[in-house]
Amino acid sequence: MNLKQLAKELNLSFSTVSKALRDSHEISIDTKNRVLAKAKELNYQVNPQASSLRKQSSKTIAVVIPEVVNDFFGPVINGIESIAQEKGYHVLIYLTHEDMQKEVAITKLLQNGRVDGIMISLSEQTSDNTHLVALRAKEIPLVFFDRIAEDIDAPKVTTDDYNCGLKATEHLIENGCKRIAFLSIAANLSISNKRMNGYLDALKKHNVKPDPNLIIACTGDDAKNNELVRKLLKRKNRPDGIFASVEKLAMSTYEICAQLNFKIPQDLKVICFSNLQTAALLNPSLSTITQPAYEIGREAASILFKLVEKKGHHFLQETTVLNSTLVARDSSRQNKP
Amino acid sequence: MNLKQLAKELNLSFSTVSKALRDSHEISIDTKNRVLAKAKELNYQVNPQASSLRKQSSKTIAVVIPEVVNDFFGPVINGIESIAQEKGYHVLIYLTHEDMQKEVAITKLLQNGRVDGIMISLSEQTSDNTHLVALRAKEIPLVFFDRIAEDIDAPKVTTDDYNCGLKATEHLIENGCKRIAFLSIAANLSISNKRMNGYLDALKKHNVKPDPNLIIACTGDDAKNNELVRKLLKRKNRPDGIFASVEKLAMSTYEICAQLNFKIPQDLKVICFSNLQTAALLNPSLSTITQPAYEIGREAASILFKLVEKKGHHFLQETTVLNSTLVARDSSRQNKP
DNA sequence: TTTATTTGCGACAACGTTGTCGCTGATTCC
DNA sequence: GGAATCAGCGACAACGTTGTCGCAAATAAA
Repeated sequence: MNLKQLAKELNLSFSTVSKALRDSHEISIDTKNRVLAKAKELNYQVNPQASSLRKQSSKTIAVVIPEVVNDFFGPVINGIESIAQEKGYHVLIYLTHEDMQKEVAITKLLQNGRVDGIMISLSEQTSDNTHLVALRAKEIPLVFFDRIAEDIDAPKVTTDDYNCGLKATEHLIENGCKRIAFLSIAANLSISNKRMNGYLDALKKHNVKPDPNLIIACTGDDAKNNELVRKLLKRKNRPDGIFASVEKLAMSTYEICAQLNFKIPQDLKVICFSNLQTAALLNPSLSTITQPAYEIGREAASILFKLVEKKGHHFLQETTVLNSTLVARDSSRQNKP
Repeated sequence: MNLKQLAKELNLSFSTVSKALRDSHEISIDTKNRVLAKAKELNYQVNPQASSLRKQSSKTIAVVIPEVVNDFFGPVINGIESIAQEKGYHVLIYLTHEDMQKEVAITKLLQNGRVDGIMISLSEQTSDNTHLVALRAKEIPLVFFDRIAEDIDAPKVTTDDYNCGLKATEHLIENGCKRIAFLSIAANLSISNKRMNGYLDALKKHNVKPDPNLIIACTGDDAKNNELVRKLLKRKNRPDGIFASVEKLAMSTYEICAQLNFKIPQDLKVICFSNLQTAALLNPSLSTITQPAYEIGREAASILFKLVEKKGHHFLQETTVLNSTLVARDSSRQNKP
């Protein structure tokens, strides 16, 4: 069922039908009603490829993220989807699996007009920005969120990572920790650095001399991370607090503690950036800094659609910062009942 | 940059260039190499809309699921995406949020050729199949997974729900439970019924008379579910075991137990269908029946692509059954250390 | 040499839309 | 009453591809 067939049924030219369907002022109300009725009867729907080709817009956006099995990116997608559905847009999902090569391949794929806009959160391994520069050069609306590329000229949505890094560290200090380790991830990610800077400044503020040996550079490899944490906890001068910059590192910590028979929080206090829905149900319940994931998705999508709809607008460079919240639970409390 | 411009650069007709790019035998090797070199140099990429329009295939599939923040659907998406990436397909995500009206709207949207195939897992509230019948009638390749529509003539990928319902119930019986409640979800979902049948048959097998009062019909509303569970546990003749047909009902149970100060597993043993990654870290660790989510995604996607690629093939009706695994943890163990 | 056959390329017509333009017949204006 | 305006519709040319067909020139077969 296409325009031509529909027009034949109605004894109208197909351009008239097309205009009637799009409520053009050139068409009389009677004709419009006839057309709409027939279209409904025959269940006519416009062909999206033809329409996209003609209008040079696909009504589709792409979301490029490292992972989908994740209590952060999941709600972000929900937020994005809620806005996209409102606006009648379709959402393509691309997963990098924290692999820069995949990210490069995907950004290349997206340069040909398949989508009207792109939202991206970088992979851990993304150390080089040339693919992002190339993408940006294509003038396709582009928004970064959470794991942003600071030096690319595009809108960004983040959270107050520095501040939360500071708060989390102070929280551990206030709960009696003297030697706090920071489990960092991917030195090239801005969020990791900001969180670490918060950590360092909190130490400074409380006159604790930062110990480089307590800053552990973790990787994308869970097994290796487990080893790093194990070694850390087996040192004679081991830490009494751990601030994990991402959730999975806290999970590693829980696992290793179970193996080594260390009690959290008695032997080791733990806090981490995490949106884990079950944080309160863990054993012990996990203290977290929780990011407003859903809102990040909505905010980033809103900005993207502004760019898409008013093409040529240059309110780029903007960075939107949303606030995360520290939720203290048992894993970091000094006096566990 | 399009074919015409590329052709002009090369002093060739654009049809020659097009054929060269698709490695047609009509074109000499020299010309092909020239064209490919120039295309690379100018970073030419085919316009997907034009190509789709002409070829009547979009290289895109749709995944329609209830939720994305979910340790089951997340890995399913990973599985789907891994196959799609292999095959060079793009993946559109649509969320129903367990709302039948959204499901209807989405299936309507997908009837216009935007996608070459559809994978769908039904919403809890889907009680009427007419939208699925309509979709099926459009001859768009369609595969159901997990939450399937049994009476629609299309391939389905499920797990051994009946058998696992049986095993889970027996597991509770073997661990000393005398009064086992079943928390069901959405009576219209086949998975819920199968799991319940397994439960009922396990009781029969062990000569336990099923008590209709112990079968709780839960809903999509978490607050209401909590109330149902609370009432259940406050009965004088309360159950000593709970078999939750889906994860969130187990979470409700944990919450209510904490509120009522019931100890799991001493006062109440719990097992549930769940793919929760943190199941082992919960307090107490949660016994689960874990579905092979990633494999379900891969299997369903593989079948879909077979349908897409050999259009007209009729190996429909097939139902693929993958096996879930029961992982016994502390929440259901009789003798907790 | 003449007639087939192949090789390599270009012209062209779709695919299904959208939007501009032009053309009627009717209405309004002076 | 004639000129200008306007409402309502149709023809048509894009949008960028793909694949069929035709047509030369080059090669092979007779």
